[in-house]
Amino acid sequence: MTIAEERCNKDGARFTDLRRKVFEILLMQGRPMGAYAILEQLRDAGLSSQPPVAYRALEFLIAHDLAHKVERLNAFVACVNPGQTHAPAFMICRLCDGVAETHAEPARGALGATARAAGFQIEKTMVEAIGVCPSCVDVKERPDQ
Amino acid sequence: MTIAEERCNKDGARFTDLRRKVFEILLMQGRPMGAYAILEQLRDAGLSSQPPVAYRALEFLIAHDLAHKVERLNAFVACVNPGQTHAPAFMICRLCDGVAETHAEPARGALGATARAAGFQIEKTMVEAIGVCPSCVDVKERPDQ
DNA sequence: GACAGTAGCGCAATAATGTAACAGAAATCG
DNA sequence: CGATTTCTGTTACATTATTGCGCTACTGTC
Repeated sequence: MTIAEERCNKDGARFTDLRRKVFEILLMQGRPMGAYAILEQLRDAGLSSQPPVAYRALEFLIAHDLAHKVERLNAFVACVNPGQTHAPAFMICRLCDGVAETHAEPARGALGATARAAGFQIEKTMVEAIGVCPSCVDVKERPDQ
Repeated sequence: MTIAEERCNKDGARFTDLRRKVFEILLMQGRPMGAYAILEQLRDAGLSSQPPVAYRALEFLIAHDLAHKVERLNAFVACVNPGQTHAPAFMICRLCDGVAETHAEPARGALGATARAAGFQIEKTMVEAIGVCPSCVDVKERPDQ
């Protein structure tokens, strides 16, 4: 994995220790993490743990398509295939808050047509599906929203 | 508009003064509003203005498809055609934060297929497109995220 | 109408998430 | 090396959201 980031690094971006560390934390977790959970890990690693530290690193990772923000959870995940600019979509389990990343381009279909008709210039789309993941199908319900 | 809510009311839901007021505020504004902006309006109207008041009313409105949450903005909008259960999609202007609601069903296409293949049961989808609205096309840029 | 049960509201406190602003360190480039 | 930019550390604060509890008001049954 670290290999892929180095490669992405080559577009003039500085993949510093701090940013690498945050990326590693996200990879290690394999699940969405809140910014403050990341800060805890940074503290444990002896690094600075003030909020801006995490948010800046995350901003960088997101800008370089190494990570994504899951808006629904206010949380962050490592991207499954880093470096490639893409339109990610997420399937979010409302029972375990697990997330699976896939790909979707709603702007290509009806939404794109609507946007063009309205004169709206789409730059980026966010798709998040809420539901129940395979591991949770036979688990007790949770009230949800 | 108030007519439509009364009708939706008939599914056993109690459309109380408070909930009506919050809905009116959203309609009046015609734009996404933060919960605390709503609370200000409530205070001006002489009603209680503690956070839970707004969040509970919003939860109700959302549950009955009278309003939606725009996750990207952590804000709330009145639904354009209340009462009908649907899969809303939003086009969010990153310059003026204005929002246009439309309709999208990503679960019908590739995303649905992926979900089925993965055994993920989609219950609800969120689609939010970020871009520039017609009124802002010739306005100075803003750094965005 | 009396009663029990439930849903809604008021309120206090606090949790969780996210930013602004500024100073110092470190890389980059002439 | 010096100038410039980028990155980091830190303080302080802003914004968004929730928990818990007790009271009120409506609903339905007898």
